Amino acid sequence: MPPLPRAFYDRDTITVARELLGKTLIHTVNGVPRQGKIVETEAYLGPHDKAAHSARGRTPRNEVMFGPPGHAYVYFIYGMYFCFNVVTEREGHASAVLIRAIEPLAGITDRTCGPGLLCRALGIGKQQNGLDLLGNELFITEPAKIEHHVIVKRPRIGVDYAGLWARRLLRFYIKGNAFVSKR
DNA sequence: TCATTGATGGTCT
DNA sequence: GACCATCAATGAG
Repeated sequence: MPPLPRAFYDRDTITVARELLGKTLIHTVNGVPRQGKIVETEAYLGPHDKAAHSARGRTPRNEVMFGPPGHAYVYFIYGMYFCFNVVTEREGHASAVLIRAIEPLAGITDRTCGPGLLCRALGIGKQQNGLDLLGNELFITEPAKIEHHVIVKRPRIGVDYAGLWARRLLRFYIKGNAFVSKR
């Protein structure tokens, strides 16, 4: 299956976050594809969103967020984990969707029920920051079989410092899926 | 089951 | 020096 087109990412961030649920994320390491079904996401809407990394302006770390849509924004957090995001909307909008959990499909041996864990399981790290998701190493496709699902909306995790923005329902996950991260 | 804490280090002020 | 879009281990109830 081909990567989702640039136009998929060049849309309203909430729409992208919701539509990424159920899609297949693939990272090929040493010729072996590691595949998972996206089951949980969070939308970060841009510099006006106090919970977004882009809220405090452009820095070396968040530079990719300010670039064109359809690229990987990977950052290092808490001294031991990476988090994987896809950049959305037009260049300069500085918005992104955090992939918080996937359901293993192929090539995965470790747990994937959280943003740090899924990056480790997929082999995503600093080297993948800035990758074009229309390339062949790291990309997202339509699933082989499309399954019906119900989307649950909740406040985002770990952003209590963001005031009212922490209360908005910008976390989305597939209802009943066992691989969604736990409270 | 819930609340608390330690691990661990890059980033920004 | 403080903070952090995390996770696992711990202990109380």
